[in-house]
Amino acid sequence: MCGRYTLHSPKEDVEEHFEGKTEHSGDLFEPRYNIAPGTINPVVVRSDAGHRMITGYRWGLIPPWADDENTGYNMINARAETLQEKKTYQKPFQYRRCIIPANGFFEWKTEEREKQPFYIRLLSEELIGFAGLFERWAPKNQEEVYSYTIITTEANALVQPLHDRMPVILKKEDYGFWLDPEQQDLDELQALLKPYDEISHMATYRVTDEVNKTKNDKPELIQPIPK
DNA sequence: CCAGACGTTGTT
DNA sequence: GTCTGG
DNA sequence: CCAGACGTTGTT
DNA sequence: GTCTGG
Repeated sequence: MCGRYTLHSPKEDVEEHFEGKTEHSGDLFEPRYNIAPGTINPVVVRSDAGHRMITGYRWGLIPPWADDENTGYNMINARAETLQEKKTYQKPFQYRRCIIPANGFFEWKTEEREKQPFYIRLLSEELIGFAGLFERWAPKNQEEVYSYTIITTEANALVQPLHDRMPVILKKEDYGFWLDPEQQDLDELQALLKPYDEISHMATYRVTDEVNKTKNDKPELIQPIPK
């Protein structure tokens, strides 16, 4: 799955890679080496005006019927295989698709009742975009909250030894298609939600257990350590 | 019709 | 809100 | 995802 | 054990 990731590239690099301008009040681009569910992070969406926009949403999709924001903690990931069956994700899949900028993500390998964190990124250290969905939650007398989930799929051969699921990493050439709200061919959209297949372009390695605690947030968290 | 669920992962 | 199950 | 809390009343 | 918070 994907329950922790990083985004440490400067704002300018993110805007260039995703071809969008940031429209958000507040610090979205402090370097982050330990992004956890429940926090506000950059997402790329199509604005009403039709151009790509980067804004800040909360990780963990809060469905419109939720009584409180905690419901979002159950929805930090959405399975690609069942998006069209799940009530919570049907409309978001049709109308509210987004891309989540990242530099890499963490997976915990469980072995002999021991959990070890690993980091996965591109060898080139380029930015990557996770396929995501978002939702608007606006209960009476409360301020509206926009939130997102990261779509997961089967692990590719590189990630498989660590974990059997991984986030969907979109190809750069598919960004426009995925974000286009006019695009209603669900099968064509579904076809994009495959395990990342350029495994020779990826690196994965063991990192420090310090990443377990979300209050730790520093470049050392993504440095390789000996096994 | 109304009531009740609505999610993923990992572990057992 | 919307779908499934009874 | 993992870590950490998990309760109430009354008093300061 | 289960929920909340980051």
